[in-house]
Amino acid sequence: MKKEIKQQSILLFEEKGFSETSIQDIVETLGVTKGTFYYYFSSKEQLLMDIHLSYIDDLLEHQEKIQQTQHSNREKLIQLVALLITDIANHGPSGKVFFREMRHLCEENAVEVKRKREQFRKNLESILREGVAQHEFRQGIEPEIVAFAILGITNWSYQWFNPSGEISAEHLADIYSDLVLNGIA
Amino acid sequence: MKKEIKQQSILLFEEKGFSETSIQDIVETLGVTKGTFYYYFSSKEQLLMDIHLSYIDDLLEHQEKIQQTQHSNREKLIQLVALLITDIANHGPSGKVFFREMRHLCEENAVEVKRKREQFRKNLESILREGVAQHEFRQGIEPEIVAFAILGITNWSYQWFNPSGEISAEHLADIYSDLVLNGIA
Amino acid sequence: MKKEIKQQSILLFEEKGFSETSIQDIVETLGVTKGTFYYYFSSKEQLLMDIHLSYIDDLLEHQEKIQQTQHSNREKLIQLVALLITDIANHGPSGKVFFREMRHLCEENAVEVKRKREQFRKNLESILREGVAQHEFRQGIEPEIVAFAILGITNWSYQWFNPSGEISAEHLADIYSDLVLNGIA
Amino acid sequence: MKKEIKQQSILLFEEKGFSETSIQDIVETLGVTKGTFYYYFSSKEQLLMDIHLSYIDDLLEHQEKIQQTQHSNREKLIQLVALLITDIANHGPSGKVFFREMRHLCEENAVEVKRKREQFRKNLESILREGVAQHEFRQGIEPEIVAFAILGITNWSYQWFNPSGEISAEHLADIYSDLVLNGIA
DNA sequence: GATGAATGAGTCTTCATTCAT
DNA sequence: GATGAATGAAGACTCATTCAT
Repeated sequence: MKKEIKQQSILLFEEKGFSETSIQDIVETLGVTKGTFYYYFSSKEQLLMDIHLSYIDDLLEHQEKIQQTQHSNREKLIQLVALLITDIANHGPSGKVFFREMRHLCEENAVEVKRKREQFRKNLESILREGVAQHEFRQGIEPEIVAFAILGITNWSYQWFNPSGEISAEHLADIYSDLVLNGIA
Repeated sequence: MKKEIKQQSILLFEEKGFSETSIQDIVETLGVTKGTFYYYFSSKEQLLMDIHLSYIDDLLEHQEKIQQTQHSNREKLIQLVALLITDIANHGPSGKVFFREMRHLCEENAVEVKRKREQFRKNLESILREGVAQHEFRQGIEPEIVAFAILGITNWSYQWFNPSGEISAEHLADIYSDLVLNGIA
Repeated sequence: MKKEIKQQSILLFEEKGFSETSIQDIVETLGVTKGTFYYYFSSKEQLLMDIHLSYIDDLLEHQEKIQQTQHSNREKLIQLVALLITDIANHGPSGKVFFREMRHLCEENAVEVKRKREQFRKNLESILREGVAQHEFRQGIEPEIVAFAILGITNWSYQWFNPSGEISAEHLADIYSDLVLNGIA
Repeated sequence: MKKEIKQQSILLFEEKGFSETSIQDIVETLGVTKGTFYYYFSSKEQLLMDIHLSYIDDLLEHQEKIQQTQHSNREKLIQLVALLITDIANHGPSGKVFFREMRHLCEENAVEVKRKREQFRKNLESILREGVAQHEFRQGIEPEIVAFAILGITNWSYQWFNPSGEISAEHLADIYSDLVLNGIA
């Protein structure tokens, strides 16, 4: 039941937004009552936090795996872009919720999520930095700002990219890797 | 008064979000009463629409000016990126509200705003297309997807870029133009 | 309207208790809606605080008047007992609410009310102390404890005394004055 | 277990009040679940009734013992005051709950408890009446009202008396017996 | 003896909106 | 132009209680 509530919530939060989705909305689609919701979650915010943690933890884990391989930084970057893009296909709604609704976390929780989010960015940054050191990427690029650019490109795709449309996630990932690698070559 | 209400609303919407800002909040900071609000705006949503239109219309207008010059597409692209980035410095809050709160527009208004927003994107796309035709940019790039990438890079900067920080808006615009032009060269 | 809400609330709080009286209950008997309640009071607790302050402030004011006269301490004590007893006849429900529901005030408000309540007790105590010094009352009595005894006698009457029953408030006040004065003579 | 639930409930009811204490609160402090509670008590109200009966039955029993001795009425009164005061030291929380939360009993149970409570008062009254008849106390006092005064003095001490403070329960009982006996001498 | 899942009615509170003045 | 009083619908959350296991 807990899992179902979470699943359903993600869909609704994505569709209507966190504030616009009432507990009533959530439980109604599951055919249970509000009491049931509060049996599993102590508050609406706690549910949101739960969703956030699942998402970012999963992403960090995948990132770590990529980081630990012996591949070149160029290859790692390709894989990371692919991870971010294909993630949409797999957990699309989760991602939208993640990027859009963090504001509704309480101070304490927001801090925790932000730390992890920045961890991800820092990891990406260090691939760029390493790549520059290894002369895989152009000298003089600014790793921090380029990292933001890459995240902008991939995260923005949550706003428009439809994985079941004409372009596949893999193809999009290729295009974006290409664009980025050219940009920093 | 109407202008003041709008100005104040933008700040509050940016800080707390549309749903989390009550009419009460808005009028309180201005020292007037709710009645005053409803004298100038017929609803909260209408106010949001007003904000959206000002923002996108202004952006489209600037874009048009750039488009009508005799510059190369390369140069136009540079100017467009600069427009998007420096806009943050000038109308930061407006932009955040624009990207975040569109969901709260009613169907009818949302359609109108979306049309204009897509207009902007299409214009950017045509610069790219023209540039390819003129052999200013690499053959084979996908204008539509690259346009999304550019918008991703610039729009995402709303999330992290602080115009009064170390990096100036102009510098950031340069870095990003550079990155993009290299990416599609 | 604000006054009416307060009046009605006192009656309901006395009859059913603070926690057992819902805002709904209050507004229903007045034929208005919950919104109206919150237009005048920011919370249920604030209403309770309002009631408490009216009660204790009124009592303190009367006490002060008695204290400032040139009467003997014996006479002042008689008047004070009369004040406490007749108060039931006039503001019976208020008093019950006052003694029973203070627990529902928030920390901050509770402190303020307690201070005033103790002020009243201290004033009573000083009449006793003065009376002992002036040899109006027996030497060796403990003013603090006797003060508590007097308040016990009078406050407890809120639990059983019916001013419109056989015994009048004046008569009861006489009996109690007599009892107390004999006790400390 | 049943005893533990009752014990814990008394403490919580005293601290937070009956309505403000949830079954959850009670079972949590005992490390059991709500099911357990309902295995031993059919309802929250039944638990409260249980607490009330234990308290008043115990008090009545003690009173009866005093009544059946051959002591003078004067002496009986002294012992009764001592019983009421020292009871605070021994069952303080129980007493507070008893005086404060009776309102939450259902009609039927309230009647039963009230009867016993009045029984106690009537017994006290008859000591006073007897004492007047035996010329131990002043002629003309009103036994019923004096009984209320005595109960007021002792019951009110629940509100302020701290048995582990400067004054011992025995000392307080002495002071109060003295006060009362003087008052009706 | 005891648990865990679920209920449903109720609570306080918020808020966009209306309208007579 | 602007106010103040009032509405009513909705929202998050609580809690005593039930019951199959």
